[in-house]
Amino acid sequence: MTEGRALKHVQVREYVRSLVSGAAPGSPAPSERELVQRFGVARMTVRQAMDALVVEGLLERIPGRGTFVARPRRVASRLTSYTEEMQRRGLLAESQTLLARREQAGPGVARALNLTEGDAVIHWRRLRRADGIPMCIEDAYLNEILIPGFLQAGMPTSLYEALDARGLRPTWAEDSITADVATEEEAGLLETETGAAVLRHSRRAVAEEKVVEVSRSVYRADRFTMWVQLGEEG
Amino acid sequence: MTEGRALKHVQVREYVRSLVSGAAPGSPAPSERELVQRFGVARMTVRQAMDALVVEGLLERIPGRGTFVARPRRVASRLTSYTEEMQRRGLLAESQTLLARREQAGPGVARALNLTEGDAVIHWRRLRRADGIPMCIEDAYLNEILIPGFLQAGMPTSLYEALDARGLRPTWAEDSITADVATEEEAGLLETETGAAVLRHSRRAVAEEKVVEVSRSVYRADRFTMWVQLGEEG
DNA sequence: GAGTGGTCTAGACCACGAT
DNA sequence: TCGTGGTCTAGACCACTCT
Repeated sequence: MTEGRALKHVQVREYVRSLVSGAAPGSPAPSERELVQRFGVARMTVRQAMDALVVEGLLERIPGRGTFVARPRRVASRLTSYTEEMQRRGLLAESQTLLARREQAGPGVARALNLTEGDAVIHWRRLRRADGIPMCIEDAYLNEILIPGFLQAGMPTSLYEALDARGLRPTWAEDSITADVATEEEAGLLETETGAAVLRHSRRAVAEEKVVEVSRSVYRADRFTMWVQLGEEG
Repeated sequence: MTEGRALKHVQVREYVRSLVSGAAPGSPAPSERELVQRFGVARMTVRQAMDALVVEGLLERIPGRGTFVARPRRVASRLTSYTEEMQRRGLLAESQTLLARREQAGPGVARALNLTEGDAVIHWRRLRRADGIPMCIEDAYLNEILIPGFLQAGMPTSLYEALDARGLRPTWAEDSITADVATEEEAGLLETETGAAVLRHSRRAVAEEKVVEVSRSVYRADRFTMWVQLGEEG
């Protein structure tokens, strides 16, 4: 209807999607035979369309009864950047670059980035604030080969948005989280006391099968609680 | 072959699965027409079988070339229990019950468990060790209605295994993680110093759409680093 | 009994990749 | 040119639910 060129199963799929988007969970979707009539296609074609929506988690089939809008599934946390995370909390995210330069990768960073020691990496150290108050210090190390001209382009507000623009938005990450107390230097930057509780967060972020970012952050524990959703429920 | 009763697409699917299990990523799977011949079924039946394995992430189709064993996908962390987590680290998990009784839910616990204040909950406090050394103190609150006779049955070694036996294995959880310093009481139990860094971990665990467990744990930061995998990569 | 989704057949034509 | 997966047809029978 809308697209003469579109594949039939795509047409049916998008028609059903538009029908049920916004509908309450449990609402009935059109029956398969009804869609066969409406689009004048074979039932297998309709099933192909519906299968996609079922896999997506939008629809749920109940044999003998029909097809219905599925209850939204609880899913694992999406990978978010600091900027997005603060926005979600209703806080204004700001960053102050303390350091941004080309360095030779040390042994730890090289291993984490799948590079050889001495390879060029970009080291970017920022003091990050939320609503104007220090929240964390982040040291990010980036694989320079993947993002040529990054330093010259001027530092972006959001690292993940900048990576996204290069088609390297991280989609998977391995994080480690531990508790510690602030060193004197950290306490100074974070405007807190030496010995105050801090959360240390390390991340190894992957995009397109390549490790693009390795970072170490230290958060003021009095300002930051990490939230994680794990697993998946039908 | 193996099962006369089995549906044809299941037979084909399991045959292909057995063929490619253990095969290196990139190895070719049988072509669809080859399977049509072998099983004497229609091509749509073979496609149904292969579709399932593709959705599962086991196979990958490349138009014009064939179907191949997919590279293992990076997925988000599974929901694990303390016992499983320590096993994964090669440590011996032990628990010492400090308290296990029926209580009336306070406001916080009631809200977290979707109950009304004053409803019966099971409060289970344990000192957990790893290789004999204190690792954390955990206070778990369980919805008694979902697990009648739990206290009388004798406390199990693993809470999650006990829930699993009742068909209530948590599949999804909402965790919060923050850093703090140990109180005097905590330090005593954990055999560390008052003011030492600790990781506070709260969990709200869901099984079958019902909140079954709410817990608060405090880990010795010198012994415990949390690992989390986020997102998903094709 | 009427309607639903689940399974299955025996073909067909297409675009694409390899040779 | 040949083999591959992608799409599509026009039927069929089944088990199940609802009324």
